[in-house]
This record gives sequence, structure tokens and C-alpha cells, in this order.
Amino acid sequence: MNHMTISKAAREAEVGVETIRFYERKGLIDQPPKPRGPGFREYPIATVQRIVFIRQAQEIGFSLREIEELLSLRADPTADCSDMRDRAAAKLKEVDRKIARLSDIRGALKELVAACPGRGALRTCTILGSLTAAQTTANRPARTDEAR
Amino acid sequence: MNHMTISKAAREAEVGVETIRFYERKGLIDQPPKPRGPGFREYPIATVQRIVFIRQAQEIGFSLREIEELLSLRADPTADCSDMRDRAAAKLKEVDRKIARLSDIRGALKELVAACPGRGALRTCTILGSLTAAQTTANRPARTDEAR
DNA sequence: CTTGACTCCGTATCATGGTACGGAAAGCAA
DNA sequence: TTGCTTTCCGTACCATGATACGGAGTCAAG
Repeated sequence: MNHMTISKAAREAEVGVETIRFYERKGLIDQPPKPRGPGFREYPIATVQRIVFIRQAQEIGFSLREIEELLSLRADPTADCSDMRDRAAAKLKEVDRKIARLSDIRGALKELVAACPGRGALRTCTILGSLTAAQTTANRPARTDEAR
Repeated sequence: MNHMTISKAAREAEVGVETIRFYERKGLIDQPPKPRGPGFREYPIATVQRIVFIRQAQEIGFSLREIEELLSLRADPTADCSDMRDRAAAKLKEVDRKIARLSDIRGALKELVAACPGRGALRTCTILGSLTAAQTTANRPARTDEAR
């Protein structure tokens, strides 16, 4: 069963039918051809995977335009791929920045949880407090200890 | 100089003046009071830092509503903070999911770049190819090559 | 004391990413 | 074949997150 109707594909990808059509209009996914004979369009699993990718990429802050760029990156061994390499490298940098931001927030959340149970009354008590404290300790050399 | 006009604050935070006002209306940042005497509202650096945080959190896929939740998490040592802990833990899980997704995409981008220069003609040539290959090899034990 | 830049505030408009709606045609089941 | 569901397609509408606009007031320089 690697072909399905649009509603089955939508269920698989956990989106609405309308969302699939919207992505088709946007050119993010291919609209399968109408069958020559009778019947409805048949959606391959590859399309479902593509939709899932789109949703996951959205969750981490890529716009549909950026996602299209990501999806259009392809290593064609017969072509000069320096252009693709550059674009991929740029995306990679962006991804690394996102990971860095997430790691910062992750640290701040952990500190927040740790600061909670009475212990550590002197510690920062908000995310922003934790983040800016981390920044200033990063810029100034000393003060490594941090009440624990 | 830890107070500034709105346009200075906007420059510092690298947003438009209108964006600051928009965040004020939304309640994401406090609008500083009008001075009793003459003059304009004065924005503290803390507000600038808050705005910068908002923008960074947006880049990694948090909505303004979610950002407000993040910013409102505070470890109050005098209160029962089990509620805050729960919310922080939920956010932490979400952050970890985001990091995992980004790591996947990061790996796929790296593979794409590596597949480029003629070498590795047998390797996957798109992000989606790389990701789904990674998935299937994770689920199924063998089959690293992929007939093509 | 005028000129130019900025503030303040309300309202309008915009782009993005969907979601809903309505009607015709196709499929499927009793 | 009657009736229900789904497809298909176009258009309309919606929420979010800004961005622009208009007009009155403020400020600082020359």
C-alpha cells in the first residue's frame, strides 16, 4: 500500500486535506496526476514523508520558503555542485545557530528547575535572568563557582 | 546610559519601533511610564534584552504565546513551585525535540555536502533521501547502500 | 522661533500559513 | 438506484506577527 487517496495521505502525515492542497498550490509538493481512467489522484508515501518533513522543519522555525530551499538542495554528481555546497553550508550555519540558541534556553530551563526547591535562593529565577547571567559570566573571566 | 528612547532601544534590539509598540500592546514587554515632567518614555536595557530574547526564541520556532510562557516561568523560592517545574519540564522536552530535529537536519546537510564532489555517487542526494535513509537504517538493521 | 526629527497613539494594511465553504462529479455500499 | 462519502476546485475567510500611516505633540539645533 504505497499509494493512497488524499484523505489517507493527510491522516498519515497528520495534517488536514486542505493543508495538502495548500502545499500543492505553493509548489512544495507535487500534485499527483489525475488517473487517465476513472478514480482519484493517488498519493505516494514519498509525498507523505515530504509533508512530515515540512511540518518538522516548521517546528524549528523554518518558513515555507526556507523549507523549499532545503528540499531543493540536491547533490547532483554530474553537475558542478559548488553552488549547492554553498547553499547547504549556509543552511548548516543557520542550523548550528539554532542549536546554540536552543542549548542556551535548555540550560536556562534546567537552571530554573534546579533553582526551585528552596535551595539556591540566590540564583536567578527567570529564564532571562539565567541567560543574561550566563552571558556576563562568559564575557567577564572570573566567577566560575555559582552557588550549588 | 541604561535608559533610552524607543528608537534607541529599537536600534539596540535590531527591531523596528513599531515592533516594540506591538509587543507592548501584546503585553510581552512593559511599556515604561510617561515621565511626570516633560520628555519621552525611557526604555531600560532589560527591555532590550527581553526583545532580543523574543526574537531569538522566534527564530527557533516559538510563537509569541509560547515565548510569553517561557518568560513568565519564574522560580519563586517562597511559593510552591511544582506548577512552574511542570511547565518548565514540558518546555524542556519540547526544546529537546527541537534539538533532535535540528541534529537530524544537520546530519543530512553534512551528508549532502559530503556526497557532492563526485565521490560517493551511490549516496543519497537530497535531504529527504538522507533523512529517510537514516530512519530506515535505524529501524531495519542492515542495508546501508540503497540500490539506485 | 522655525525647522526637522522623534514620540505617541489609534487605526489600517500586509504577508504568511493555513482553514472553511460550496457545488459539481465520482466512488462505494445497501 | 438511492444515499452517503470523498474528491476536486475555486474562492473566501481567519489568526499571527508585524508594518505603515496620519495627526498631534515634543524636543533640540541653529
